[in-house]
Amino acid sequence: MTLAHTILVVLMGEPNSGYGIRSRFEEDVQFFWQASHQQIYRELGKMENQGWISPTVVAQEGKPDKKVYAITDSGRQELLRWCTEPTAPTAIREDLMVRILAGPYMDRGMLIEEVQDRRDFHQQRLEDCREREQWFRDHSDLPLVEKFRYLNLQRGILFEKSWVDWCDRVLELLRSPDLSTIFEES
Amino acid sequence: MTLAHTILVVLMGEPNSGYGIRSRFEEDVQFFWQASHQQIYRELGKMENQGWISPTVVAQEGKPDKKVYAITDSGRQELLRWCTEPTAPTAIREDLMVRILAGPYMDRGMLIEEVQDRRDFHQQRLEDCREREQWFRDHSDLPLVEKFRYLNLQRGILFEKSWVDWCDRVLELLRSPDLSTIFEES
DNA sequence: AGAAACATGTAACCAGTTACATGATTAC
DNA sequence: GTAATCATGTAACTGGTTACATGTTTCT
Repeated sequence: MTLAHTILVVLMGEPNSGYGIRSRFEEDVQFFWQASHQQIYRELGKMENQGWISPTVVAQEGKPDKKVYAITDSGRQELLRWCTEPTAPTAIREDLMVRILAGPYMDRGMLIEEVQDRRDFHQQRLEDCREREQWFRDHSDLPLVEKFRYLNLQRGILFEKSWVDWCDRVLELLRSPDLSTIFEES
Repeated sequence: MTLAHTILVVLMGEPNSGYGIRSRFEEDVQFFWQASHQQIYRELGKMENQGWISPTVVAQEGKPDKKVYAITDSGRQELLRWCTEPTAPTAIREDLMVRILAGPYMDRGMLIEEVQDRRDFHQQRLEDCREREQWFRDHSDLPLVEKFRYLNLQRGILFEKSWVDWCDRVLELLRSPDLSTIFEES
């Protein structure tokens, strides 16, 4: 039930609407958790039933009404409880790796193109991360909350970097006849 | 439907039973795809209905009968078709990262312990990977199928390494007062 | 005597995805 | 006018997890 707890963490900062929470997910949560608005609204309903959050309908000018949720004491308690539980590493399920396993039976050129596309994708994300990193570095003496966000960004950077590195290595191999350079040192 | 296609790739090598496929998943597929036996048996049923695989019941001495599945022409065609589709990066959903975001509101010592445990876990996996890497290096001139497996192992190594690196960095920060060393160079 | 490996399945549940559905305001 | 942003929801489907269920052989 980590989606619920991710939402609780967001609401620890300040009360927010489903739409607002969604936006926060797109900002800094994006690297390690994502959820569609449908999922968030459904989860918010469940969490309200549990008593972890309580809604207030806020009328707005020029905008539709919004339902702003605030974390309750019960919600805070639940988050605390969840934080004492050990986390388990998430199982990886990666299509591209299955594609690699299928490599011996497939067209080499097609595979190279696929890996190249992925390399570009992760390179782009890496650059985006680095830009955000610069923002953090420009604002020293940030509040604690921001420092922890920075740690997440660091995870994102290392993650994207490891993808780019792997793609580069694989591309070199795939382009060599019979993958002959496979055991050369990196 | 990548589970089905992962199974198809396994069956490209040789016909296999549900149990055998499960074992293959535990060996080299484990780094990027995993499935319980329940899931595999269910999927095999669906795939048989689709005509991608065909079963033969094999009686064995001292062991229960097994249902050995072989890939059909239709299955081979489907795998080929799937391989022309572009892959999309898998969304990351990582509990530990949510825990980090909750960091500002939680006990520091608890968080350090959690990260330390994860560091140990990934370090262990990294060492396992490196052992298997050595096996590949000791057997040069491997068949193509093995060379592609090696590429997957490389992904696993870079993946685990990036986890260990990140944990190390985070631990150093968490142990410094107010995360003061946060912007020091890595 | 008990655990591990071999072997296959059903049923219920939970979480994530996709499609459908509506409607105002603001910026280009 | 058209897209983007703000704002909230329902319904059906798919895929993954957990629990239940059975039975043999081999190794310690």
